Amino acid sequence: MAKAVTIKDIARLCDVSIATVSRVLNNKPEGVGEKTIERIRQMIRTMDYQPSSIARSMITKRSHTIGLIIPDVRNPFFSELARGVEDVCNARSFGCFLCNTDGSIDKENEYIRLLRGRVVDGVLFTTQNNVEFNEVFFDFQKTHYPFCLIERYINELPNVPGVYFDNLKGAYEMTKFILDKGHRKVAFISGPLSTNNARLRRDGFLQALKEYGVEPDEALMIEGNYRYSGGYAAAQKLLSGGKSSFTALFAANDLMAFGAYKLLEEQGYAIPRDISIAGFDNIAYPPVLKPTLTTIEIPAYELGKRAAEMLFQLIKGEKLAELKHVFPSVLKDNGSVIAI
Amino acid sequence: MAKAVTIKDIARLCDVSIATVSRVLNNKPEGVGEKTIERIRQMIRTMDYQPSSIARSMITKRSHTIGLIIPDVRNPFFSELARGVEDVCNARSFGCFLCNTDGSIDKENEYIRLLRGRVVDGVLFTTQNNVEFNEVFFDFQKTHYPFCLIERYINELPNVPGVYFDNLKGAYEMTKFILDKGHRKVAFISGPLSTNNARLRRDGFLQALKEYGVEPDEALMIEGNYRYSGGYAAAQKLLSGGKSSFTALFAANDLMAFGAYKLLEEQGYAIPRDISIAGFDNIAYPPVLKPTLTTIEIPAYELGKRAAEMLFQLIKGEKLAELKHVFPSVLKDNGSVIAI
DNA sequence: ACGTTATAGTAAAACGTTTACTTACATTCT
DNA sequence: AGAATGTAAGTAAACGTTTTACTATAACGT
Repeated sequence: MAKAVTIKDIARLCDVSIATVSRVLNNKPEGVGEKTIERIRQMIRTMDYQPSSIARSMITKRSHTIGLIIPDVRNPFFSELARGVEDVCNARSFGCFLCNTDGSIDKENEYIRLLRGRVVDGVLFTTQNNVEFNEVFFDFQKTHYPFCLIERYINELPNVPGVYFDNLKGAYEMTKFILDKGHRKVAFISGPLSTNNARLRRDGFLQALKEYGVEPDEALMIEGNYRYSGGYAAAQKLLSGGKSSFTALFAANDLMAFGAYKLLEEQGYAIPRDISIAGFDNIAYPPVLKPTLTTIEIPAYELGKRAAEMLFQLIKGEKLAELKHVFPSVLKDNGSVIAI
Repeated sequence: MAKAVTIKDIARLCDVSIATVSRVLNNKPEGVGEKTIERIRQMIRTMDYQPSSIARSMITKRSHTIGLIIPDVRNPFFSELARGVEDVCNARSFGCFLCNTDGSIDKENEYIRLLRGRVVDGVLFTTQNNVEFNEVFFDFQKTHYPFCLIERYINELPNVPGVYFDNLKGAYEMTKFILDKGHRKVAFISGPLSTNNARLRRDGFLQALKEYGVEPDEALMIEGNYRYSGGYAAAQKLLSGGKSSFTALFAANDLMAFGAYKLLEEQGYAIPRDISIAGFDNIAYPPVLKPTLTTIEIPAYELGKRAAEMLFQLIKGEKLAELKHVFPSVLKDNGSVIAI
């Protein structure tokens, strides 16, 4: 590494003090002559001088950096979200630390230690379904450290900034969509009901049924695990009585819908002619299914973007117009649900 | 933000100089008494003191941070790779800046400016196919700034550290696999031949044909674009003569294979009974196809991991055992290629 | 000519560490 | 006893900025 050029070099070469250089660097040219400004600007360019943000952070206590804590970038939802966050950072010349926790509180805390030592200006937290409550949030709130949650429900701490997706309404809309097509025997594969969003999706399903005067059938409601294999197994269970007793199936996420899709086809059912199928998430897979899956789109990119924007407001010390933002659902009709 | 506790506070509270505290912090206890060490350690714990890595960087010129420059995390290949990189960073308590360039040289340079000001210890570069040559690499090499390439071919700069995947061998193996099943009429949809890896994959294909004494048929070789739609269109073209003149189809990536798969099924061909299909990349989609795609697996996670490890060697000033590492292919037989 | 004011700049402290150099004291050797 | 050595610490400079308080000069009104 060649020795970098510093503000001192520029000052010396321009025959001014470093304070003067600092002023033009920070665009506070009150008290600096026009020609001096130009001379310094020129020198900065020719020397290709880049101020050390480390030194700058030292004194300003700001690093122009945020942390993004997610379970795993490999999950399409989180990579989409991460991209939203990163785009906002980039637009503001902020750096973004990527932190994968695999949902472990220990890793989360380890990262927070790391980030805190690095004087990161703020932190964004997501989670995969529920995790136990992490008490650092108390600390953060108490010390007014800027942070924002993304689809992370903390019952212990109601008044913290966050960005959410309307799981209940999404499931409600999809169920209505299915019922509107004339279906009355609708099977439902939920997520693990220990998680907040799985409960919300189930509640949306039930709410629509109720509105249409359809009695929920316990035999048609199965708790799944949000995984492909879980959907496959759940569908197997649903068919166990022999002939299918339902005309439509709504899985609380796409992965499970795919699993169910696969099993039903294997068992000789044509989708959607014999059975309609709906999912949730809109994972962006190539359209290999025929028909492709009718599903609820989660605006992951928008969630990330919005959360980052809120975080930047907090960092700037601004008051948030709304503490929590909830994004609406978008139903994607891709043809796997048809009228009965 | 409450005022953070500094090394001075610890020193004052323990009634020693900050130098002594610094020494126990850095585990250089030569010349510090046992009881003093313990006393300081205890105080650090009770005060929950975290040294400022900013201040530390200031003097050590090391930030314990690297940059990862990729086109887009949303691409599964890159998110897989990013996770590999991040895991290595995490194990070494390094932070990792995520930078999405969308393949734009301008964005790439912008990020490099940002990272340089942040005194990042090293940088990792990937690319989506080819991009123009970025002259910062000259600079980096000249100044011995630690960096490592990932599947990025720079003809202008042959002797730079890098990690690659053996595209040629992968395509070669797959072609052999197909030929071994008895196929002699094999269609090939290549990537855009302006890119290095597309050429390598095509060369692998041709090499295997030659070895088996099969004359390449120009009519069965189509240049695609690595996209789903490109595969669909290419398959259309291949069928344009009416009845298919090939018994197997090898697409240079999975996305195009999916596209071709879809069109062929639409046209009434059964896969693999009528036509065998092979892909390349092994994108981790849920197994919605029947059969799932026989393909070549690219160890993206491993690429990232290895590249990060090489970068850390460079950062530590070690000599690399091998300047470039090439990962071998793994053929995944998922049943979409059968014996004729 | 003199005080006032605006302009253009300087000097120096501060941020929180690391580290080369120094010092105080105790122990051991001759 | 005096010198040499070892141990346990302290001192202060340095890293590259920002920022506050201050100074020198010139222009201006009266």
